[in-house]
Amino acid sequence: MPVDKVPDIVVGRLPLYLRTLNYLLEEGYEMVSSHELGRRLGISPAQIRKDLSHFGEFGKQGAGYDVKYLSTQLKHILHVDGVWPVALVGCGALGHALANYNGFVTKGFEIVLIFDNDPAKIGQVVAGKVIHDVADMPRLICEYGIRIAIVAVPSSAAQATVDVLVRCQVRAILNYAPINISVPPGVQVQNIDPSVHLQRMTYYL
Amino acid sequence: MPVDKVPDIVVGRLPLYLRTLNYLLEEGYEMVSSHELGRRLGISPAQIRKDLSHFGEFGKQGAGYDVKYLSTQLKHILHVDGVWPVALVGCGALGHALANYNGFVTKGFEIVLIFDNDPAKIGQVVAGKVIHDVADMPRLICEYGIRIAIVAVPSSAAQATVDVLVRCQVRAILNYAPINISVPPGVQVQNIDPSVHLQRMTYYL
DNA sequence: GCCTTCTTGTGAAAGCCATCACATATTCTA
DNA sequence: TAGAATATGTGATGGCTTTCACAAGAAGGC
Repeated sequence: MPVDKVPDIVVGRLPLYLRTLNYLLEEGYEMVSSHELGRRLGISPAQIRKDLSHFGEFGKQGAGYDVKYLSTQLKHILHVDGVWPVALVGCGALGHALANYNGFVTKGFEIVLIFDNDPAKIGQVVAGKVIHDVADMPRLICEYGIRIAIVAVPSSAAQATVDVLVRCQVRAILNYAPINISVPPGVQVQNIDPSVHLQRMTYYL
Repeated sequence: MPVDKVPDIVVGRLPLYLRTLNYLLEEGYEMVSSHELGRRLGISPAQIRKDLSHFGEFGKQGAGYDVKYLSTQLKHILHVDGVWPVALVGCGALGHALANYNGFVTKGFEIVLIFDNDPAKIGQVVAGKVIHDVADMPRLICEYGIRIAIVAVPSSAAQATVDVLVRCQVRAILNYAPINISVPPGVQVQNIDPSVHLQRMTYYL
């Protein structure tokens, strides 16, 4: 039954399934069971089957899932069967690392625009891309039809940056600034703050 | 009632509360209501009150929470009222950015050891710290009494790196490698993979 | 001092999510 | 070919999480 309303928490696990399937593919697996997939992910087999059942019937009884086929299907479901052009805002140390990260393309993303507000950086080339002035964001993001942006600016500039992005029709934002940003309904946000992740673990130490 | 078994999902929100409280402090707030805190975080006031009630009664009826006091209490609960020494393994572009990130100390962490396996990098100084040979990890991590590590090595090296860390008594690992690592019970892991975060959003585009 | 307004902490209810368990189908072995 | 083993998809169950709603306490105005 393909199209009920799928819980966010289920959608959040699909990229993990996809990532593991691609590793299995590299290792030469042709079929994989929910049991094996779950073992690798630390997730119960039942949960994996239930999650996938939201989108259709991908497995074969007695055999499991065709790795290549399920990978393809998940890419389609997640809308990463093509390559999304992505804008990167903020080209400090972290921005540099992200610009040079070569893991994006195979996952369905490519950084095609880089912005910074530092006059000393504007015009420089990073990872084969020119750093543009943030003042040109509205024009360029519109021209390129960008819908996804990565924010790697200081906390103090994050909300203003996001506001501009949202006005430019960006609908998905990966936020590296350690601050809560607010966006209108319909705009997706994911936050990455290493301190938050670390503090979540120290509770148990 | 301070000491029931607190759900993981509640623990995971505490760092977000703490982060926002510290911003409120900078803005000069002395008191804050669960309503205002929730508004900033996109979380319901009831949930914040319920979460905090797992650990005690921190608020005052009619007034709200003393920002400074609640911040202090949350730091204590999360065990970040001191500064944890942290080891960073892998000093590529991402490792460099993390080593130079100045946001850790105020959150309760300090990178005191950096490792890499590249002979060309070993001995170099990054952010005031010498890069050590990964071969010296067991000795140095033991000497420094490290319990927390950040893994920023290639996927192919991640599991082996983690295995060594676990043997060295590291009990919390922030993993930037885009792969699922397995650890024994009692070892905390948090994963950061930008592609996974992005794919989680593209579903909705 | 009194009344209004505000806010917390919490039991109860509602809603969401993970697990269980099994009918069904396929594969493997001999 | 038959029987054992394997594995999916799913209704039912149980547990966990969030929200609701309110008693009780505190602050502010006059």
